[in-house]
Amino acid sequence: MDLTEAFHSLEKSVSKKFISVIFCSCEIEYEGRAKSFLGEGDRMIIIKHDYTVLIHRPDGTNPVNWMPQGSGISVSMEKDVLTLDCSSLKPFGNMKINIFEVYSLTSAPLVDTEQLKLIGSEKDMSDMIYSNPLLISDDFVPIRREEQTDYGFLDVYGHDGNGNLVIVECKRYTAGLDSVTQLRRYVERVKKSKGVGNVKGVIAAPNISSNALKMLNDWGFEYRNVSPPHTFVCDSFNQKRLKDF
Amino acid sequence: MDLTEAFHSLEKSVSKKFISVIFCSCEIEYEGRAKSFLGEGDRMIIIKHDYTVLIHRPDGTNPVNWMPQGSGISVSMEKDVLTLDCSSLKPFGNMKINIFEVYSLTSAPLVDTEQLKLIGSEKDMSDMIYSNPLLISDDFVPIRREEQTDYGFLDVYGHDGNGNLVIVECKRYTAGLDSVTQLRRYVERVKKSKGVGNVKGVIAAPNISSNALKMLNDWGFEYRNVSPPHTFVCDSFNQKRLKDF
DNA sequence: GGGGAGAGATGCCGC
DNA sequence: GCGGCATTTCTCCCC
Repeated sequence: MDLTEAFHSLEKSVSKKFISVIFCSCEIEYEGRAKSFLGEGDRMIIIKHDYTVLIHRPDGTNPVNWMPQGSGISVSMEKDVLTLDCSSLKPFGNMKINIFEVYSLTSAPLVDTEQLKLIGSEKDMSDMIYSNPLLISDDFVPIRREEQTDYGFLDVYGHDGNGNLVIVECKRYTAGLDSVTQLRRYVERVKKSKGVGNVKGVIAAPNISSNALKMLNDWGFEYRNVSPPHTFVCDSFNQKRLKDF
Repeated sequence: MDLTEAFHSLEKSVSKKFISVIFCSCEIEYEGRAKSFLGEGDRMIIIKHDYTVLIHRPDGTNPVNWMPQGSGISVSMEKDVLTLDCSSLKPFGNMKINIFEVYSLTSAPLVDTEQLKLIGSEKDMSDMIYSNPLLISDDFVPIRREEQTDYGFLDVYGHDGNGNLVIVECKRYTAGLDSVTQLRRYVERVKKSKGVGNVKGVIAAPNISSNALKMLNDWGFEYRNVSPPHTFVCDSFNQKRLKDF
């Protein structure tokens, strides 16, 4: 595709706030939170309605370079190079794309007003535990969810039959060392702010790493095998149960 | 664009491992680590050489739905609906895209062999500190970088003029509560494994949150204002200096 | 706007 | 493969 033609089409589609996709050969410089350079190669450049810019390679999930929404975009042409200059203020950064050859340019005004419905987040998991306290223990009584403190944010907290405070930290995936240190910080914070010594800590997750379990035991905390709702259940407990039928 | 024509073009370009971009109206179901549904609207579907699938809305940085590389993709058509079925094993999941109208379909074999050069990562930061120990203190002597332990991974560690061990945790962005708890875990681990009491902890970052600074002080750790190399420096210290000229 | 934490996070590296 | 952790993470939510 002729570069001058691409230049004019691109100017038009960017000003019209169309979404544009350019298959091209280009090189990319970025400077902002870090600094990067990518030499010449074939890539796909996406310019969205809100001036988000994404540059994708032929492989891989993530863009190799990008600029956040609201970026200032200017298109220019000099000799045999079509240049896209992108800049953003928060976070501060600049990206310059030098395009040497355009294979194709597609643009269109897309309309999408639907909202994504999603089930199985950590929030859904803490809701489930709040409604089914037996998942934690026979005598667990939830009091609050999502409590904010200076030292952190508690997923679920309540008490047991012996009057101990119980803090539950949910993870939708395998709990690691960071999950245990997080729980520990919450337990200490509650001990300090409420002025009580008997505070129990519980990790609720579908899995826990061996090091994290060791650390959990060192700190006298407990682990409960709980999976996020409405996802596939593959833990050994349920597999065992299935075999029983 | 005619749906049947799109169906045949897509089958061909997927089998040829071309990269394909479809502007279309579609709905999307996903089930795997979570479960989601997105009703009919205009989107851009990207199928990459390695069978990565990305679905982008007209706005925003991130795809609304996606499948990782190596996904199994099958294209089918029934009545007036073109369907893309995608499945992956690790992580396990399925995604189904029902396409009702195709506005455009572009595909091409892109070639990209260049490697991204990037400066300013946390690794670059710990390298910088290792080479310039004055950034930590007058008497800091680095011994090792990137040391692996059961309880975590130390960025830089060394000792000071008084024989105290010093552990430095680098952050390329604002250090928060998690950074301080991470540092604390490392310090405790080193105290235990080396059997020594005098271990200092230092956070090196361009910024630290107020709560994190409070917690840092409570634990007797220290903060050093250090920015990752080759990035823009905008901290108040430098702004003050500039005013002095 | 700052701060804290999740995400269907992804990707990298080391054991 | 698991585990620990950074990421130009991004995004959401609350204060």
